[in-house]
Amino acid sequence: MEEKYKPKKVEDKWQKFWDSEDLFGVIESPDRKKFYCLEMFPYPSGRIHMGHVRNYVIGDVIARYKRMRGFNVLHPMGWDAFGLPAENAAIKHGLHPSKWTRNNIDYMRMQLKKLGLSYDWKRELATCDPEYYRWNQWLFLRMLERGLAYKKKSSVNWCSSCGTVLANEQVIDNACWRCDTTIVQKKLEQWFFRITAYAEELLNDLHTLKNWPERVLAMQRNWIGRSEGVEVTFRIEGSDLSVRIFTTRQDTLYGATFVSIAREHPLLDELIKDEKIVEEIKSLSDDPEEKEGVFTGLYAINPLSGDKLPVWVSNFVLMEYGTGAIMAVPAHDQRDFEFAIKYDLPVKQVIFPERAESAGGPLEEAYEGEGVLLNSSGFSGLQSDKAREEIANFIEKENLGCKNTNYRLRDWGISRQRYWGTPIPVIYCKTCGIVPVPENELPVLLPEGEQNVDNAPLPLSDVKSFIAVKCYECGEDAERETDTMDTFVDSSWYFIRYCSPSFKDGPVDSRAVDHWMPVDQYIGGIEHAVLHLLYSRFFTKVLRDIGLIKAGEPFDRLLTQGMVIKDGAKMSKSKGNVVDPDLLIDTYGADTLRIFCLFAAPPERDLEWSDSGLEGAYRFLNRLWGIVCKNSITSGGEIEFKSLKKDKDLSGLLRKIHQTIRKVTNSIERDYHFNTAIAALMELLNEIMASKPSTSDGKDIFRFAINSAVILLAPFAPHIAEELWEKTGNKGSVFGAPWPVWDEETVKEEEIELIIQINGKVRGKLGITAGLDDETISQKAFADPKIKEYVGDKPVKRVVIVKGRLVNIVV
RNA sequence: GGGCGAGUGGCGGAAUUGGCAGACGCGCUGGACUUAGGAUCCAGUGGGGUGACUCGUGGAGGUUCAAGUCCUCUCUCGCCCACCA
Repeated sequence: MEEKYKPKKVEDKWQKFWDSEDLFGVIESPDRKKFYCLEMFPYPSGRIHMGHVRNYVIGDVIARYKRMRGFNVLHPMGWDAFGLPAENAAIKHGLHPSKWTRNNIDYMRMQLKKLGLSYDWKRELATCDPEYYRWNQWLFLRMLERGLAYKKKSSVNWCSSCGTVLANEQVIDNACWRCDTTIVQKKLEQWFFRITAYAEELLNDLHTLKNWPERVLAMQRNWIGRSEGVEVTFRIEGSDLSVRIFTTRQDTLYGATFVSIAREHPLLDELIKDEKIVEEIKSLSDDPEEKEGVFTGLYAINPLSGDKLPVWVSNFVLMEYGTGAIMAVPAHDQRDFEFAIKYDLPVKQVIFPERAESAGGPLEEAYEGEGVLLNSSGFSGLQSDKAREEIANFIEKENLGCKNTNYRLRDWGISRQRYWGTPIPVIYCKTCGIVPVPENELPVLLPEGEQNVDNAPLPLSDVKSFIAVKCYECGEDAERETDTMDTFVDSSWYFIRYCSPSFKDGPVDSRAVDHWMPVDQYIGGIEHAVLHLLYSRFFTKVLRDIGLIKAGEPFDRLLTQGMVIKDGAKMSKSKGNVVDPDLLIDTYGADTLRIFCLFAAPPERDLEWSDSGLEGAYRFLNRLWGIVCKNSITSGGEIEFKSLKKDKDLSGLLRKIHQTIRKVTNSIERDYHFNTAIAALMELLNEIMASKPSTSDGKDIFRFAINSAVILLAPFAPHIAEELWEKTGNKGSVFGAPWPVWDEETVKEEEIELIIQINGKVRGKLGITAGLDDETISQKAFADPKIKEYVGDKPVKRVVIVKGRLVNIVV
């Protein structure tokens, strides 16, 4: 009696089996090669979505494959559990963020298990767990000691809807990355991590990340934004003060016609006493589109040319970058050009494109390219690149300034005025100032339970019992810091914690960490190209410098998977185009869902959802199931390739098996293109179904084909593979079976078909046995009646023979 | 404005890196079985032509015996960064 494929039954059975055998639990093992496979952990929002499914299935295939290849595979999972949505949900559902988060974790863990993911669940962690976030605090204190954590008052990004400050990386198009509310600037005193101290290393080490996608590297390079140039001091006329400017275009120094400084520039406090000008500066537009300026009445002296330049305050000069002051060269900088036109300031051209020196006439726009210097005293006639070098040297020699490098990267603001996060472990004492919480007082626990009438958890600044504390140094009344940490702090080192998730004496057990780190394969969405991936690199370097770990880079190989798309748009609740994985697993099974996600597109590309594509995946598994049951291949177990005799009828199938082994293995090893691996398995199945074994040797080959297909399928559709493995009389888990090896000789076709081209166009085919010499092949080609006709009596210029592929006759 | 990608049938996508373009799947067409088919199986399926053939990888050139693949120019789309001096 043929048994129908019932995915639910099969999947329940094998998930229980894996659990009870603890098949994916792992410990350090010195005699096996390790492989650390990691997917970005999810925020416990409530339910798994298709993006998660795709991400985790890709990771699972890699983890299972590597395990089958004999690696000791670490494959953990956890929860990025702090964050604002929990607070919003609390208001909506009347649940405490902690309760809401825990409920979600429980539900989502169950969902992940239903997908059959091969995690070592004993390593599970949640960042909202005090045993996790205490080490956030511990690390913060270490960074504080080293001056890598500090507090400063500055202009920060404020999202009024979220009620908190955001880091620069979390502002997209001047709006909040979570809720899209327009950001306003606020002057606040906030905690920062000095990521800029690592700017140079973060940039340089990008070169070592050979297995990262080029565009992620480019985005990080861009974000760090290194520029080399010079700082030059301009004396203020009639004063002993001066203004220092930064430029990368010192070759245009002689073209400077005015100086622009930022609104917050300290020089203004010193020298501007005229209330009217002060007022005008205050009323400058904040709109970055509109360039506005105010003349200060001051003049600065260009130390090279001696020119007297008016000093303007401009709304587009940033105090935070460089020196907060620039020399303006309208002829060679478009922004300065527009400003000069608007305020009728002079334009002085000093760089001329080659062979166009006497272009003459007023400029239409700034010329920002390279060229030859003119009107530049002793530097005239030089190429701009050469001039940059010589002028920089001259400036240093004459003590007018110095070479300098600036970065776009700013320090990472980590203070959040929110409840659901890691409390920052410092207190404020009237006499002792900022006092770090001593190590033995950690963790500073997040108080539970205090909510306002709307069920909104109170920010810590409103929780009196939390704030009140005795100073750790003088014992007097003091107050706790009430800001919590950015949740990106939590996720910047969780992959390190996984190595020793329950270690009590520190954030990491160095022995375990040095064994597992770095992560060999990291998989996640491109949206973290700068945010999480930059912060994690920073943290890894800090932990290394603290002496906790050896690795200097966290992720050796990075795969950024594409989005899941439906009807041309990313799946989202607001667009109403979401597909719920739960429902699909119940009707088709996890294996079908997995196969579809892997087959429909290569991992790095976007995946267009298709209901009928899913059906196709289901059919494929059903056909495989059917052929095993129909042929009642229920005994015999594993078959050794060596024991197989060639059967005339099925030599084609035998060859196909080996070709499939090669194709599947190479597809995974080369670039994780699982779509082509599965396509190859489908081809093999098609050929199995077309085979009619009659002899006993043929039946062996047939069974070998099915056995191989089942093993090769296992990383992709693990449950059905286990079931069929068992059904075909094998003992134990299919994941204990060795990965099959192909035999080069068997892969080769005995009879090959050469194509015959005339002048590069296909004109005929030639069936020959493999391994014939060129001379014979050529003779055979010319003997072909059709070819004879084509060639006729035209003179043959050349015959190109490509082994095993074609003959090209040029006439 | 700068950076990074990508353009292949009706659709998702293949093509051992210069060697039969369209593997595999979806969809579609016809057939079988069926009370029925949105199940299953069989056959077909890039365009044009009865045909031999011919045209085809965004477009235009080029290199080559041979180009989706390499070079030059160009168009379109997507993503990222953007007064960073």
